[in-house]
Amino acid sequence: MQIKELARATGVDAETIRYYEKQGLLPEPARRDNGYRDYAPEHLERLSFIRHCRALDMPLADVNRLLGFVEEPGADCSDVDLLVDEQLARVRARLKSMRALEKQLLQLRARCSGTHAGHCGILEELVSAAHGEACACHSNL
Amino acid sequence: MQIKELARATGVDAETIRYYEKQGLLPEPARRDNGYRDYAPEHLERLSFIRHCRALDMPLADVNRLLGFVEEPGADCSDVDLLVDEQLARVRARLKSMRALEKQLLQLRARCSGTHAGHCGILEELVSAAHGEACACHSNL
DNA sequence: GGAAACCCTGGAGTCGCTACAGTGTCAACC
DNA sequence: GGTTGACACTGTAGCGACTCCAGGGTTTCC
Repeated sequence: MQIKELARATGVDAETIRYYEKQGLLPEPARRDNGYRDYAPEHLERLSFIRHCRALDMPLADVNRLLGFVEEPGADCSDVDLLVDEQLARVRARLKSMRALEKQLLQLRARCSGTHAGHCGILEELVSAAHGEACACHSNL
Repeated sequence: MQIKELARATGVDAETIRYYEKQGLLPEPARRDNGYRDYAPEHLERLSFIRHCRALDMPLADVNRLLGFVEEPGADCSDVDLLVDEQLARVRARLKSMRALEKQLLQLRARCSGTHAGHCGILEELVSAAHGEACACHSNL
């Protein structure tokens, strides 16, 4: 299987596949006489696993650790739980701040009068923050 | 005002302040005889503005454009609205995918039996994704 | 006079790709 | 045999927004 075929099969860019190899996430495949990479079904499976974890926004370092557990089925997998929990915590923390962010932006946008008659409510709001005055954003952070 | 004082006053790391200067967001301050940066109140104000925008997760390029509008109060500020709207759209798109992510991680974690008796539900779920089987994650993406 | 705490510059590292530049290979068509 | 086009390879640089470090100078306090 050439790199382009693996790329098509998984939806992963060929450059990204080479990148994963360089990072030690994908084992080096066999090479043909012309030096082209020749992938086996195991590579497809492993790459799918990696992409699945990446779809869950896990850092590559964590994916690598998970791959270690996959290789060693007998090992204690309480670390796997921990890893997933940590990822969940990261996602939730980010969610929380994103929700606050959305609220702030909405309030900021509401400051725009729509007329732009000589002043801009949004800019005024942003500048007032620089003066340390109470503003919609800081009151919510 | 030395850089450390400005850092303390704004809660911004001194290295970050120098970085903003290098990026053209903060004007170069005066220098003392010993070469130390000497900040004026305008720097404090401008830096607060930058941080406020950054707290709204705006890219530095957008912050720079906003600073341009602040400098030029008479200018048409419909671009400011647009900029805020774009930021809001970015935040909302990200929120949506983060919510899906949280759901997937919760489902994944629920696969753990807690006993770890010879198998790991989480790993099985992740590996099954590599086989293209139906999984909690892909069914929701 | 010596140590701690600050300042400077320039460059490298982070993360997960992405995009080259420059070169080689292969299959198909004329 | 020549040419085109699509693919492959390596190595390096770029993104954004910092963060950290090395290697030096300065100030302040005891």
